[in-house]
Amino acid sequence: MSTPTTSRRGQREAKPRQGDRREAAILDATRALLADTPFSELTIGQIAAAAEVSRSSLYFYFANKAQILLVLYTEVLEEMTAELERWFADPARHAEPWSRASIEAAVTIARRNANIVGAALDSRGADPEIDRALTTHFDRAVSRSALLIERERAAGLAPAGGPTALAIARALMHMTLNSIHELLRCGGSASDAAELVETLTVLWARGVGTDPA
Amino acid sequence: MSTPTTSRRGQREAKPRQGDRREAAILDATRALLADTPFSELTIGQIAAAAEVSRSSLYFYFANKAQILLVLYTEVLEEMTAELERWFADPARHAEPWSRASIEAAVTIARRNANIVGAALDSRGADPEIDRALTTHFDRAVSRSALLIERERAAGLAPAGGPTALAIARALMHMTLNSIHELLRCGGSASDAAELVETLTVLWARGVGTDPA
DNA sequence: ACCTTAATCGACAGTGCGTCAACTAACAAG
DNA sequence: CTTGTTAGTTGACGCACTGTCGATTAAGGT
Repeated sequence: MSTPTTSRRGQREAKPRQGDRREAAILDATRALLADTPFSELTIGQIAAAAEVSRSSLYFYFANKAQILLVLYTEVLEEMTAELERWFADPARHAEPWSRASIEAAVTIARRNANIVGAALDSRGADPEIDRALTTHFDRAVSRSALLIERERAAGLAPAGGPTALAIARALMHMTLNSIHELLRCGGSASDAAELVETLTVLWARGVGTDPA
Repeated sequence: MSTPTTSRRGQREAKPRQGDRREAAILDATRALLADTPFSELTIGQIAAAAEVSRSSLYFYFANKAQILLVLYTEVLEEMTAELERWFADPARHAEPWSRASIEAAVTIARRNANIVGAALDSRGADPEIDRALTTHFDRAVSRSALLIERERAAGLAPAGGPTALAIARALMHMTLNSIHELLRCGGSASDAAELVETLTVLWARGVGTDPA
């Protein structure tokens, strides 16, 4: 059966034990390897070797390769979410142009963790767990945006007809996520990133209807 | 080494030989299996069994699993491209709303081949060949759209400032492709599809600037 | 009848995965 | 300090799947 049983990692919870060192070493080793090998071509054996543990030991900490990436990716996702929440919580920063600040934050964080984010996005189709993590955060971002759109509509700043705020937010978020994904895959330079932020900002504003240029 | 050598399929070209039957059988078997098993969980052995050939024989026709999907997916992509080219070649159909007809065609064809398209999109990260095929067609669609956008701008129907027509087309195409991808993954109903078409149509028009609502 | 090329298959070796049972290290309680 | 418990470690094992090779048979033309 290819169903991986849960690793014993679940049990290890409370105290900061010796094994935490190892866990961190495995994570670090993976990060390092990811710098010059695509995640899909990485084997458990390689990671274990790089972290200087036996392959079996690695299974003590992680049930499989995907779980490692999941932890790595979750960190990034949380950083991103924190940034967006901060932005969302501060009305003063909601000024025009519509959402440049948050888009810029997402692009910056994604670029800083390009290998991990790229790997996660690539594994999305192959690994349900990664996909669930991504979907969860994606959906949260969508609802947040939908809320803002509705606020704009209520204030008469955006037209209320047509598709629902949620549908618009969802589609525009797809645009955002996958434009970033492409940027990462092409090793996007800083200027490419800047151009993308500009484009996305304009398209969000137009899509929401705030910018009837 | 895991580098698959090219299958002997390359050699077989001109005449309609006996083996074409088998090739078709393999393709059909894959299509059938795809109806209730995700492609990633499908093995060469299963496909061979379903097509009633030995595993080794299958390798006579296809170098690996990905090549099978590639053929299947290429058919769909070509159907889609043909439809878009037809639309693009006929100026009479370029009427408002901006691109509903072409979006609708894409959604319809994707839905009709949901299993294949879904599988291909999911494999994108894992398989460079699939990715190249997709990217090629994606890029073509982007240039086509950019051309139309420039036409609108030249006619004064769309604002010329801001991001380039290409950048806009690219971002909106990401939105379109991945919204469709999500629709397929959730087994999107006909009404979901209709709502999506509506949303995308509006967002293309707003994004291009044709609809300054 | 013959020869070339298409097609088929069984057997093989390789790779990576996840599991297991046995072993050692840490460390608390008596 | 010895004894028991839990954390951590490992090599060896079996499994599933992959891709290749060489031998063998079927087609189809001349």
